[in-house]
Amino acid sequence: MSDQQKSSFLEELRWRGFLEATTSDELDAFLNAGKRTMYVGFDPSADSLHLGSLIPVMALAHAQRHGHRPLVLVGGGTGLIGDPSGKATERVLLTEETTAENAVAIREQLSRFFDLSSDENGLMLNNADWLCSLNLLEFLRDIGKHFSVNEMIKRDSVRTRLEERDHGISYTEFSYMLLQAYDFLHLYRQANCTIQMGGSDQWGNILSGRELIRRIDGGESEGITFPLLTTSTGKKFGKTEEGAVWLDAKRTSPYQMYQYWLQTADADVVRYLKLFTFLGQEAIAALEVEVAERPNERQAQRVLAAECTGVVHGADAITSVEAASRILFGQWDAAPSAEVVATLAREMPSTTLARAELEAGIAVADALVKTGLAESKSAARKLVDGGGLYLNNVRVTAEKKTITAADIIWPEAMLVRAGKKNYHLVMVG
RNA sequence: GGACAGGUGGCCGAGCGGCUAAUGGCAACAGACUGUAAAUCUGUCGCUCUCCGGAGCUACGGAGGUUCGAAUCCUCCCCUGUCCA
Repeated sequence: MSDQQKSSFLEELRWRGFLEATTSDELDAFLNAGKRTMYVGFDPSADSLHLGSLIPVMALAHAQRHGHRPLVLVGGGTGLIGDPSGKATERVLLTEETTAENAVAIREQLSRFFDLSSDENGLMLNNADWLCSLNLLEFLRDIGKHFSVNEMIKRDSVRTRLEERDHGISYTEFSYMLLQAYDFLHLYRQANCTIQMGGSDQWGNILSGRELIRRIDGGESEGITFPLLTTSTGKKFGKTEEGAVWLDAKRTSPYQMYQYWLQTADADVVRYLKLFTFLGQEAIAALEVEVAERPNERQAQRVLAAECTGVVHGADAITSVEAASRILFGQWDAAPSAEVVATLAREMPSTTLARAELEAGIAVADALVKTGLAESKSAARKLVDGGGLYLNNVRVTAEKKTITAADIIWPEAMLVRAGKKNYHLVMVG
């Protein structure tokens, strides 16, 4: 901790691996010269952020810890348009009400990472507030004048859509970059915001805004981009096969999030510790040694999982989530207490079946479909065929097995497992 | 508005009258090995039923048509891209 306080904000971002590109060599001096306001745009297309947004969130958190002011820009206006960057196809347009509601939820989540309670420390704005009332003709005269279509169509984000894809790009999405540039100008004027940060796909948009500020107001501004994070196996970080890992407990339970982190590959875990925890350099270096010398202990993964789950869901969540993980992956407990089962029920996916139904007996294939562990009965059969189904931790070998009340060996519950780690609790209701 | 090229399973991409539920690759799922890791190897990979040998149904942008038989041929429509005006 001590060394990070001394180092500059930029220096900290550097060693943690946040930096993909920066606009100028004087950026460090610019940052050290005083309290700066810096913004990141967030897409309000859902009422929750997911792990894919975690890098910019952490970057803003670090900024605040270094005395700068984070500005969260909710793209309530631009969300109505859709950013073509990194999108292969035209996006579905959102409504204004939805984005406003989502913004409220997102604010709540972000305030677990940094202080948004006073505008002095950190603030959140919604670009719907100025974009929605824009006058088209004025905008074209005042802002559009400064953009060259010749340059715009050279942008990677536009060009891929123009050339490679068989989708094309609508005029609406083509306009997106003007709006984002205008946002930066607006924030520069309204909030004295001089730095924009974002994913590496935002580089062009950031430069456009910077250029606009220079041309119209003669102002100085800077930009920072973050690397696009992929796992060592080339997958997008923060995604499981079921979809994104959300910060909202209703979408992704704390247990599921904890498991996601815990299953981080050795090759990724140190990188993630730097990016996603506030642990200092020495602490991370020590864990790095652990990974190298005792990889099977997965100490680094445990710390990563606890830290990250803790920030999002609170310290209390760690305790129950670790307890749940021990029950499922540690020593098998044939007769856990009702409290333990209750803990599990809160954390992991579960399905409730009527007692009468169980007493009558349910074919495993039907049960698997009901729990969502299998998409169809044939998929369920194949799962059992391949030896991938476990009932109460015992492999089910009979494809025709019927689940009955006799299988309820836990208090009012039984444990179904597909594969190694895909657990599902069946409750008796 | 015109000319041309396309639209195939989660994705890419073959097929161009029957032998095609549709080659191949990727992704995915399960098993083995392990450390709830990676890599590797094996199996599966439309749906439903099965005495596990198979059987039935639904599918190649949409709607019709030709044919004993169509993803494959014809007509119209929809969508995408390229070029021209």
